Amino acid sequence: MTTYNDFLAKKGEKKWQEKWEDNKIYEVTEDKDKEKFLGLIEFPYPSGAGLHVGHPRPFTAMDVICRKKRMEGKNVLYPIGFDAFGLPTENFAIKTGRQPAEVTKENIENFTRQLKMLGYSFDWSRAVDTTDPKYFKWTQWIFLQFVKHGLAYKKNVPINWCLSCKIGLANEEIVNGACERCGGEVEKRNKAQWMLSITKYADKLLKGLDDVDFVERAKTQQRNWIGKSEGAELDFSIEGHEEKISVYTTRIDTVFSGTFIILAPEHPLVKKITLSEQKNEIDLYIKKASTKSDLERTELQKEKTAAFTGSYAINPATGDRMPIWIADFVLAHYGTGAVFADAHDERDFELAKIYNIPLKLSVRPKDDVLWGQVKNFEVCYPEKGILINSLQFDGLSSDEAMPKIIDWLAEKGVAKKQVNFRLRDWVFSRQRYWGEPIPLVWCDACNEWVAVPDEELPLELPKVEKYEPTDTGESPLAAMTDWVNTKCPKCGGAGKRETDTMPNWAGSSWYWLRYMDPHNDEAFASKEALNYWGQVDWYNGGMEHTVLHLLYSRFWNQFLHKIGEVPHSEPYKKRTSHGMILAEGGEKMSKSKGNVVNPDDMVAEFGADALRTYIMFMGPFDQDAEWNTKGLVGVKRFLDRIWNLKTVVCSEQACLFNEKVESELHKTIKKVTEDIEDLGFNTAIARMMEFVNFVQKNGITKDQYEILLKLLSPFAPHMTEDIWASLGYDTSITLESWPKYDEKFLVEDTITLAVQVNGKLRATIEVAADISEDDVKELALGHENVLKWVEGKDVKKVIYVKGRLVSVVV
RNA sequence: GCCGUGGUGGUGGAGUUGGUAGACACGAGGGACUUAAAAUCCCUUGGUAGAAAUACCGCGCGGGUUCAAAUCCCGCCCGCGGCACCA
Repeated sequence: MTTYNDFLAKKGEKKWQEKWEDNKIYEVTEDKDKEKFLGLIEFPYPSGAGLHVGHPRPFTAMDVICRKKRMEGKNVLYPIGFDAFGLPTENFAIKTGRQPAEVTKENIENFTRQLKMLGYSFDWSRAVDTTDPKYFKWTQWIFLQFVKHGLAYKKNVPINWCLSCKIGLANEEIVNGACERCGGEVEKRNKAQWMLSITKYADKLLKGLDDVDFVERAKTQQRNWIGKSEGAELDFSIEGHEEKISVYTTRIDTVFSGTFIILAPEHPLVKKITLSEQKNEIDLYIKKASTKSDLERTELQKEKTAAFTGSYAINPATGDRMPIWIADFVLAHYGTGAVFADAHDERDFELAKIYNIPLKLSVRPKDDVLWGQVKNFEVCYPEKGILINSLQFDGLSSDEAMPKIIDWLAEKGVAKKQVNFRLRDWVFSRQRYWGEPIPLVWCDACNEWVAVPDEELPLELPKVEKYEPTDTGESPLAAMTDWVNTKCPKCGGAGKRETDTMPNWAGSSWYWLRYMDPHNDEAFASKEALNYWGQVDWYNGGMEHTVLHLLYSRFWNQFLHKIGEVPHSEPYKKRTSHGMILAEGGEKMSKSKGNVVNPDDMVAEFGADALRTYIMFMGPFDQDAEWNTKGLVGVKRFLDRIWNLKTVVCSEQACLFNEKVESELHKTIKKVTEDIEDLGFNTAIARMMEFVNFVQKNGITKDQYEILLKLLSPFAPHMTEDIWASLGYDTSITLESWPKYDEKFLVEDTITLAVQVNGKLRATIEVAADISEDDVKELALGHENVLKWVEGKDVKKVIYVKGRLVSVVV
């Protein structure tokens, strides 16, 4: 008799993987007779380090779901691919002088080997690679659609610049405000960059959330990120200048207390209105601000700093002169980059105290004690309240007053209602090599950016000698003059290619569409394929992607829908997310910490099935889980026991049918079926363990064993397949149908009830399931343990919660 | 700081339309088998007291609502994810 260990030692898992591949059982076509199911995971970035034990968590979970859906008769597409452009590969190339494309190819091969080792039911014939010109041809094509529809534009945007390395840095490459490689100083520099107008889709992206089944926190995060707010835009005239300062506010009820103005250091009017005697101070302040991140600038705890421009504005509500200051906590890209400042904002309040700027009040709290402190400027009162010092608006609540004040100021021609979004347009340029080239040519004669014609796509990356960005801030492509200098596709005159590349978000913003028809040369996918596969039925991914990637890809899909290229506005019907797998000790796994657990080692020691099942058993799927190899041992024992049951059911003295076992089995079918849908993999497995424990004492028949195997097969596909074959079947267990439970085995004859006296558990009683309320109460009150607590006291109330407990109050 | 999320035995966790806290697993202790070890199987295992029955305590901390709170409300503390050029 072969043991489970023999099976593993003889590479039994690999044998089945090869058989599945030969028989193409996971490859799918657009079968119109079957209901489709498209399960999506976030495709991995193929790093040089290979797969680590965190990757298999979402992959296995979706594999379990897809295997179950397949057994339920759906036409399941479970696709895989690689999101392979990106900084780490480029930095590796810079360090070693190797070509990023070559490194990427190796990494993808390694990832592919590892993923196949884990036995996922991917349709490998549809695998995509974002760095493949056949793929990014369409990334470029979609970008050109944005250009053609006026949703791409160039704008000066600050980039991080390392003064000593003389290259632009990603935010991640800045550690504590200094360059990660050399530790040198970093400053902000302006550079013209391609932008995508995602803000034009802000409302659509917000509304679309109402129609999809995303975990609630993902919706909340997206809504907060888009950050729609309704307020007013208000103009302030400047003494001695024609220009006006436009300010956005959601608290127009505080306009009567506005005593000063604060501009972002980058505000375009700063230079113009700064008086010469203030110039040095202002210039110094701007320089300092340019080295700080938004995070540092807006941190509430840090002491506020500011500088005075020397100019004054006029408050249109009160006529007061308002000194104009600059402060770095005001961000240029939010609202209008300017605020009116008053005593009802904590940051303004604090700043006014530091610089002795006069303050006024226009809102009072209802609480008199608090008002006493507010009145004396001891504390800031930023909440809404009742208006004071506000002319005809005195006595109104903030909410009543706001629309009235806007109307009043609008009549004066200085204010209007304004909807604002926190969402900003998307900086789409990178001064890097390893990304999709932006297929645009600048033509002096035409005086515009001209799109590379569709028939010339893909515009491939030229091979370069050096992958470092140039010290002018241009991408390495700028040094390739042969490549840069080209003909204008429109007029045929001299043109220069755009040398920036796309961010690595680009390839992942539409990849699920390519899975539907990955080899199409005529379109990113055929209409037939797009219509058949439609929306992604279930998309699972990391929490770290619930804002950016999810929003960007929804944006691309909505845009493609609007221009008639895809059938649905929303790409994903359902979105769930998983927690990270942390190293032992609760730290993040990383190469630098040397705490990475490699799945290769785990599969070699325990087998893919045990690894898969353990990863699903570790803990709640949507929460972080700490790796513990010892836990794998327990799961391996569980699989061993199931393997060994084979000898029991196949022996001469096979067990007789036992109604109790059958009842436990049907409870297990119900639990596993429901838990998989709710991502409760850990409890599904725990239930199967309970069942196996039960069976060890009470026996199991061959039919019952086969059902158990089917329930386990999504988690441990190799082992169950092998047992299935040895039971005499010559077709895959994958093609069997998912077990159904029968309600009649779920009903219990007797139930156990808890009896509480004054909220404390004092006894349990065994009663018939259909017992009447009166009988229950009588039984409960008659129980000796209950009598002990009730004797000599008044029974005030007896509560019976059906099927649960009896609560006696004395 | 802002947005989101979590905190339950020695450990991972189960249990949340309020209703028997600790399922399942790891670890630990004891036993069987073995010349021995490994593997396997059986028993015990939240804390304190007790031979036991049982009692008291116990879900980050402090309050509150309720016959009843891990679950609901208020106020804190701590961890994790995101914050727009990591993917």
